[in-house]
Amino acid sequence: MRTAPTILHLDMDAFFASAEQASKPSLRGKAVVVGGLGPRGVVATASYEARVFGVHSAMPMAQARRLAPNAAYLVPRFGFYRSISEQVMALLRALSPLVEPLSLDEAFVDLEAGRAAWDGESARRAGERLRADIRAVTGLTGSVGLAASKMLAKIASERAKPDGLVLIEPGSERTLLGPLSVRTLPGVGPATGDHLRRAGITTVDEIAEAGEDELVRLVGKAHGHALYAMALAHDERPVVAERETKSVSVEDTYDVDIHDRVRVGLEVQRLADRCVRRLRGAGLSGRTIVLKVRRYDFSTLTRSETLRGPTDDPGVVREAAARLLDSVDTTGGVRLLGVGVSGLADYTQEDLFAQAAGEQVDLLEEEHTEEEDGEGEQPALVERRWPAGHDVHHRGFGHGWVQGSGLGRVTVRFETPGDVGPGRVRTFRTDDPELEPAQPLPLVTLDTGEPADGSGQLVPPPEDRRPVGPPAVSAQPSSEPASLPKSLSGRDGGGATSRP
DNA sequence: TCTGGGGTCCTAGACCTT
DNA sequence: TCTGAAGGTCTAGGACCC
Repeated sequence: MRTAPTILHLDMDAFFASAEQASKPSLRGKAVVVGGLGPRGVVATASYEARVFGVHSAMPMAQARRLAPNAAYLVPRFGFYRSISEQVMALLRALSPLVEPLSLDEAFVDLEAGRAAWDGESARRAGERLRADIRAVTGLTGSVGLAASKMLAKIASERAKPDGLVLIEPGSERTLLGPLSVRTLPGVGPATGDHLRRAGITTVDEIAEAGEDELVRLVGKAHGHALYAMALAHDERPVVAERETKSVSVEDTYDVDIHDRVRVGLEVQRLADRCVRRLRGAGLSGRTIVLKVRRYDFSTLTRSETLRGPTDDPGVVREAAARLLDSVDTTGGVRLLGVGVSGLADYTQEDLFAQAAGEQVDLLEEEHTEEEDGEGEQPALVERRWPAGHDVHHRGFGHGWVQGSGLGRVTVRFETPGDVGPGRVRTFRTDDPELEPAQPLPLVTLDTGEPADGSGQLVPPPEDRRPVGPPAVSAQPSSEPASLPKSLSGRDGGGATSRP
């Protein structure tokens, strides 16, 4: 068992919303909500200013609008967030080869494996330096938790939020965990929390007191053993750098329930094609095809079929999905459809036989022009869409972002991440030939005044950059930035500026 | 006033094989 | 040959996470 607090958990603060605020000076210090803007959308991230009004993740967007009617509502730009995430993950990998990303904005790092830390003091130094580097490279803040296990490091980063660092000293774990709610423990959600509460268990201490047998009786074998161990602060899970994908799936929730059986069938075919595209993109194939249907009353059912061998043939997946759909009653309407593939392998049996299938796949690939998250679309083709928050460029006014659109008009605020104050606002016709979609600008610019590479892929090392995000809440330590991986130190490497 | 999308893991029953 | 136990696989659903 590890005794030094050398497992680090990084959690970026209100990541999507903070990235939007850093990108759009007029939103800094304002309530920002990122999520689906349709009638059935939910909140992905709310800025800390929006949380004051009670807005939080997973809340229906309609409810968020009632609580914070004056907040800025934006659709997520996953491509943009991914490019920032890659910069952050590169900083983590500079600390240790053992980095376990959990999502775009969260990861565990085993500092000991990278010899970046060996005791509390060195871990704290590494954590503070990492936070400073993240701020210098991305202009954003992240919170760091340090402890001797993953569970405690995650709890520590929660307590560090926002923009802080918390280290849990070895030996203090039980005292710290004891009075906390059972919901603090990973794997205890609303259902298990409720179940435990009905049994009179509301704190971590009460879990430990209940004993292992009682927990197994209450929540099942695997869950019971795990919960009991965690309540005693025992968590031996290692940081795992490489995780195999177990399944690939796509799903869509429709703004209005679909009643037409033919339309349901067509949607399932379309989802099957999208799923296969994903599968192929990852170089995978799979044996089990899963159809997911959420009905008008929110009841969800799944149907699956296991094939004799793995496939990545769109025709085979389509047919299986259609067969599965035959066994589902959709009268009353469906609000969500999904198609997934599991039982994955990195080869296909049909590869040996299916030359004919190749033609079908070629057709599919021709059809595929849009990116999954909607970025990179070709708006000129049919009707130009201007999603709220997306970047645009106007020949006369320069770079800006869409504040809103409708009734044939689009309102744009012209500003860039480096601007000090809010930019000016102009309204155009949606088909204005001078207005074009644009790539997001980097959040941090070179001291030369030139924006860094517009691709957002390659950024100079921290010593070459100045943060232009929200003002610092607390002074950063004066330590030198950590050395950076090659992927981050490009751009001639010599820009001769200093960090603040 | 409702409840996204993309995953992982666990449980339990049915069914099949040994 | 019949029967029951044990174990593996498939299927469906629930819970959880970010």
